[in-house]
Amino acid sequence: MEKQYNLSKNQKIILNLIVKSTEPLKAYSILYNVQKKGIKAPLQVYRALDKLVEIGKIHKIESRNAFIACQNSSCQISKATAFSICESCEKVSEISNSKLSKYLSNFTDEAGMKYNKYNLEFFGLCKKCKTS
Amino acid sequence: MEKQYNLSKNQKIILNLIVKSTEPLKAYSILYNVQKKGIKAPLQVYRALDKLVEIGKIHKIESRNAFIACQNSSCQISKATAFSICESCEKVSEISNSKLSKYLSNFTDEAGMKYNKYNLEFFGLCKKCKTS
DNA sequence: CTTATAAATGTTATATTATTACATAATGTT
DNA sequence: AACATTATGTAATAATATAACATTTATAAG
Ligand SMILES: [Zn+2]
Ligand SMILES: [Zn+2]
Ligand SMILES: [Zn+2]
Ligand SMILES: [Zn+2]
Repeated sequence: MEKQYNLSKNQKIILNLIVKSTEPLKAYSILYNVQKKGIKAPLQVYRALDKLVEIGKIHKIESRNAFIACQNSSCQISKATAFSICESCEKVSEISNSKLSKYLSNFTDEAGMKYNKYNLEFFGLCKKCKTS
Repeated sequence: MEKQYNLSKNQKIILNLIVKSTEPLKAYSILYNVQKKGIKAPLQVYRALDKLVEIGKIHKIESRNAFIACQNSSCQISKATAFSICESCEKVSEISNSKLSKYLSNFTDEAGMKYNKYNLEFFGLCKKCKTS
């Protein structure tokens, strides 16, 4: 586990929940699960999520409106994210592939424009779902 | 303009609106704009959007919950999409780059898994916003 | 240690996005 | 015509996310 010195109380609570989860968590599911810890309102959850996304501790899976812990220790600020999503069981993994990230970070479009950030979501069937 | 033979009334109305738009449209903005044409309920919009996405006429910009017309005539079924999004003015363009799409369509992860679908969103500043 | 500033919290209300459920109508196929 | 498939209409509700405002806690200077 990494240091969390600068995280606030709510941020720690919510990060811990997300880190422990084996699947992406949705905001209101998080809310439900931290109510016993005193977090009562959606906004408290969304604020913590915003901050955690900003510092790269978690990522938002846009196509699912859900959040997972960063599985890539080097991904301090989440400007370059790639995920594998199983369309059957909804398992999500973060892809850490340096060739891919280099390729995308250096990508220049037809107009010569470069980008400072990207998010890539791959969809398919995971091993389990493919063989069953 | 392409053929629309198989599109239903609502689907045509909504596709036409999206095609004419210079920016991605949100579902409730679409609803507001087609109420004069007799479409009254969110569900009518969402159903048309679902179908149009399914057949590749439009794409959903996941990070914006908005929809744009496919700008790539060869993109019949939208399994491989890439977009450029300006973080300042929110201008969105579809990227049609055969090298990029080949690279991503052939991508195999560490575990040897291949994917049948992907969505990529690049973020940055468009030309206009960079120089102003 | 006090003052200033920024960051985080608590709380209520509300806005925005999307789906469930059920009845009906239009379209395509045999 | 009979059947299956797709689309529509309508009402209600679920799920996701933000606005506004008052207060508290943490950090950084002076
Ligand atoms: Zn990461
Ligand atoms: Zn699976
Ligand atoms: Zn397209
Ligand atoms: Zn711009």
